[in-house]
Amino acid sequence: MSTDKSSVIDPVRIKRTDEIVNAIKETIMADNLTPGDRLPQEKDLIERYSASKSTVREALKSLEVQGLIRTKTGPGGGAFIDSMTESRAMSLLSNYLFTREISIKDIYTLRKLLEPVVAVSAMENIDSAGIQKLYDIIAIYDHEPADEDERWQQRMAELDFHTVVASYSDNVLLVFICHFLQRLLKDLAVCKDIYLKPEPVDRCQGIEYQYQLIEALRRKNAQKVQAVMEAHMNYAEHVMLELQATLQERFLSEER
Amino acid sequence: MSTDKSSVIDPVRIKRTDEIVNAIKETIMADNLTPGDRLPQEKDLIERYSASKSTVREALKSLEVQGLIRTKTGPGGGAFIDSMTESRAMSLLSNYLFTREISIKDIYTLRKLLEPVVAVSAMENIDSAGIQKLYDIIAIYDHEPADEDERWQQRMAELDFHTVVASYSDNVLLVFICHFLQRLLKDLAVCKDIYLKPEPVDRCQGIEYQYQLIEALRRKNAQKVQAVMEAHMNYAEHVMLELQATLQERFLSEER
DNA sequence: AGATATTTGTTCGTATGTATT
DNA sequence: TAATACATACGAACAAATATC
Repeated sequence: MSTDKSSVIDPVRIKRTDEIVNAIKETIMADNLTPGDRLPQEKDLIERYSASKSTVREALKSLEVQGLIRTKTGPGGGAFIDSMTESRAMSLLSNYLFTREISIKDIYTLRKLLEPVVAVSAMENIDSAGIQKLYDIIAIYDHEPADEDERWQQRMAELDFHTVVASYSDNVLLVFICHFLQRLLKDLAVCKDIYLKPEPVDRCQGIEYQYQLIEALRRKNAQKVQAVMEAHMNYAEHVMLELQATLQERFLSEER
Repeated sequence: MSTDKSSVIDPVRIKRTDEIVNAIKETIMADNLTPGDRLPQEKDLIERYSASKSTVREALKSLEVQGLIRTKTGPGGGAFIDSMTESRAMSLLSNYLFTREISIKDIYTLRKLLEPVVAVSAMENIDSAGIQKLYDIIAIYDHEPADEDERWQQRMAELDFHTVVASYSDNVLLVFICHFLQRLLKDLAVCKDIYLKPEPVDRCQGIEYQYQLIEALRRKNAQKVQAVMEAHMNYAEHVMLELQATLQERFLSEER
């Protein structure tokens, strides 16, 4: 039993960098560090973990990418505990979904369930400033677009409408998921094709739903909020799938 | 108009490392690299971006943490395109929620909506092997636990039951979210306290729901699957909130 | 406003570890 | 076993950013 250098199991060789990452994470937990608190500076970390500058820096880079710290140069600088932005979290999650196939149907399966609920939840917190924001957004797309670029801006603003609504909910999880679904619709290649086509759709219908929704939000009528959003989502899904089918058909006929 | 060195706006100073990260990301997109494909090796990247070894390595570390590449040493080694595991994606997302407050109520608001739907979606794909897996999991907690450790294992297995069910759905997004919610319930400190207390709850009730669910899955009875899961989730939420309240009460009385 | 001190960011050369042949 | 090809780790020197005086 003298071979205690490498364990009998020894499944994975842990790299020095990752050791340091884990060690730092543990001290963050142990010392209960919160955003704004400072980590020891590079040279101290080098000493504490008796590692080289590069290794420590790679470890810090790892923590930075994970959204746990950010660094500042200059006197009083160093690594500070950070709390990840929603935007960064969504980017990282996008990397996971990047290699996987996501359909419009999948997204709307979720939106149909969640948007009505998040809207009701938002109703309890939204104020007149929030209501005004919604009107301002609608103003972006309450008229025919002059060109392709404005058409695009209008499609994005239509999604922003829901982003603002959701942001008033205090269910962090629910808000994050709704925002992420909205972002997916902005980013997905399939959707981009759809948005750019001059749609044969009655654009006013969507706006009508949104006016109704605002009214229901103002009156704190939960049933109405829920019902309007459900109808709105069903309609939006229908439009998207319809347009997608049209595009596919056109694509196939060009193939021949 | 000769000052084209720094833009008029020049909002953020982009670090060399991040430049390289972005450049590599772009080549991944442009060359349409897929998991398994190799990136140029370190020394080539050093040459291409005329950066130092450390800087390139920090860039690669960033990409690794983002789940986009993994590296291998030895001949034929280097950086390979990777596709992030679900587990890694959930870890990264946990970092986002780490600093935010998540309640059991928030989680169950989502589970009540999503678990019934994911179960119906899974119903279409689950096979007899899957059904067997579910029975095997129930066997872990269909009896009184002998000790604290077994009690804990049983609580985890109860969540695994739903993880397996969800895994048969082909809606990647929906699956991910359900799995994430299940993982949150495993990790949340509040929940850990709850699971460890010898529960005054009728444990058999949950198992009964699960047997009913399996039966409905086998018979491809969508309405039943949906209904049973809804009832199950409502019951689970009720139990959790009840136990949480009990714990809080006990905590408060100890304060005095 | 400018000089200075402090701290991270980048470079380079070298040495070590690891997997393939 | 040895040679090879690659990542991993080290450390000293220098550059850039920034707070303070």
